[in-house]
Amino acid sequence: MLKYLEIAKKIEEKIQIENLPQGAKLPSFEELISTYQVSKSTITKALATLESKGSIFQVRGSGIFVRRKKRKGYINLHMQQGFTQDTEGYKLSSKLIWLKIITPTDEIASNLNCTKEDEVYAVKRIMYIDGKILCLEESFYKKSIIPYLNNEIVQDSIFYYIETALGIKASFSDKYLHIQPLNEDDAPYLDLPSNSPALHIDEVYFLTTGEPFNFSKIIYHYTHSQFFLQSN
Amino acid sequence: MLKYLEIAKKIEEKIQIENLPQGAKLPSFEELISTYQVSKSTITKALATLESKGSIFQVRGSGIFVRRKKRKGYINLHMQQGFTQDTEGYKLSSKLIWLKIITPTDEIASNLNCTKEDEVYAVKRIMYIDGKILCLEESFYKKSIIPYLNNEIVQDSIFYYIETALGIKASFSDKYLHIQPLNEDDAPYLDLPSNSPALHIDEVYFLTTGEPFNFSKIIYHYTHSQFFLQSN
DNA sequence: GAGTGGTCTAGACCACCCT
DNA sequence: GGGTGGTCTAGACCACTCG
Repeated sequence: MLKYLEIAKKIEEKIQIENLPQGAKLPSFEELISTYQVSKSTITKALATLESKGSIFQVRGSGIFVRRKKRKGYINLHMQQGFTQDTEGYKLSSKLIWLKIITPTDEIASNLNCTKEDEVYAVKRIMYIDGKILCLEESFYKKSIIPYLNNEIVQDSIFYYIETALGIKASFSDKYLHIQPLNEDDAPYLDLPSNSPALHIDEVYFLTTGEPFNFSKIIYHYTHSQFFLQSN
Repeated sequence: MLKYLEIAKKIEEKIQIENLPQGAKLPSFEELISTYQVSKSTITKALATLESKGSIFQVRGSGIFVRRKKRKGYINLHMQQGFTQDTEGYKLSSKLIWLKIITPTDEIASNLNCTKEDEVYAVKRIMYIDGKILCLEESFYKKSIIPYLNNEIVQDSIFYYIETALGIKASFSDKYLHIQPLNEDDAPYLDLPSNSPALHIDEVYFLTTGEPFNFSKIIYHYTHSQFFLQSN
C-alpha cells in the first residue's frame, strides 16, 4: 500500500479511536515525519488527502486540526453509488424490480456516449436504508464493458462486483440534481402519494480511460434521505 | 501568485480558448515542464488542482485529458455562496427583505457555535438568476467577526465584501441538503403554491481558524434551479 | 520497450501565527 | 523570534499503457 494512504488511514483511525473533538490539535509535521519515518512531502500528501475528505483542516503557522461533521444521519453526496460503503453504520439493502438487456434510448445513449445499436444492461431496484425505502434506482451498464450480470449480483452491490470480479474501477463521476414532484408511475415504488416532492439525481460513472460505463437515474424518498457535502 | 496556480490557470485558459473537447489530449509532463520551466512536482500540483476541480483527468501510462461538463444550465454545488462567481454566464441579483441584528435562536447558536448572548446579523433575501427567482435565503453572520453590514453591502455579494473590505476569507464549508414541501410562509416569496417541492440547503462557512462565521438557510425554487457535482 | 503518470526523498526557502 | 504549514526543486525509482 502507498505510504501516504497508509499514513492518512492511521491518522484517521487515531481521530476515530481517541474520539478527538472538532478543533483538536494533531501532531505537527515534524512529529509526523519522525513518527512515520517518511519525508515531508509524503506527510503533505497524506494530509492533503484527509483535508479533501473533510477529516482535518490545516492552518499555516498554527497547526493541523480535526474537522468533524456536526450532524448525524446525513448521506455523503460524494459517496460512490450503491452500498459499497456502509461506514456510517447504515444498513443498505435492495429489492430487484427487473434486470434486462435493452437497446438504449436517446437519453441513455447520450449519457453513456454510445450508439443506439450498443446493448446495455438495465436494472431497476428499490434501495432500503435501515429497512426504510431510500430511493428508486434505474441503472444502465454498457454491456461491452460489463459483459455479464444476473439477479444474484444485482441484489448486492453492483459496483462491488464490478471492482472485485472484473477488476474495473470507477475513476470519476458526474452527478446532476433536480427537484421534481413524483409522477404516478414512480410514487407507488416509494410508497408515497404522487406529487410528493422528490430529489432526482442522474449519475454517470467513468472508467480511468474517461469512457462512461454506467448511467443511473435515482429518485430519493424525501422523508428518508438527507445529504451533506463538505467543501474546501 | 503561486506557480502551480499560475500554470493551472494557463492550462484551463488553453482548454477554454482552443475549445478542446472531452477526451482531448493535453501536453505530457515533460512538455509542460519545459514549457513552464518548473519542476515536475509543481506540474503535479497544478494538475491535481485541475483534476479536483473536474477540469481534467489523468491516466497513468497514457496521458492527461480534458474533462468537460456535458450539461449546461446546472449550478455547481461546490460553488461558494452568494454570487461572487458568475463564471458560468449567469446573471445573479438579489432583493433584500430585511437586515437586522438579533440574538440567535438555538439552531443558529448551535450552527455558529456561539452563545445566545452573542449578537448576529440576520439577512433575508430573494436571489434571482437571469431575472428568475432562484432561492430564498436567510443568512446569519457573527457580529464579533463581521462587525458591520448595511443595506447597500447586503444588496450585492456579502462574501465579496467580507473578503475585499475585511480581508476575511472563508476556508471551508459544510452543506446539508434535504427535500421538503414549501410552507405557507415561504411559498409567496418564491411565487409558488405552498406544498410545492423544494430543496433546502443549510450552509455553514468557517474561517481558516475553524471558527464558523456564517450560517445560511436556503430554499431553492424547484423549477429554476438544478445542480451538478463532479467527484473523483 | 518506449513513453507517460505517480510516489517518494532531502533539503532550501517562504508565509503565516502567536507570544 | 520560534514554531509551523506551504511551495518548489532535482532527481531516483515505480507502475501502468500501448503499439
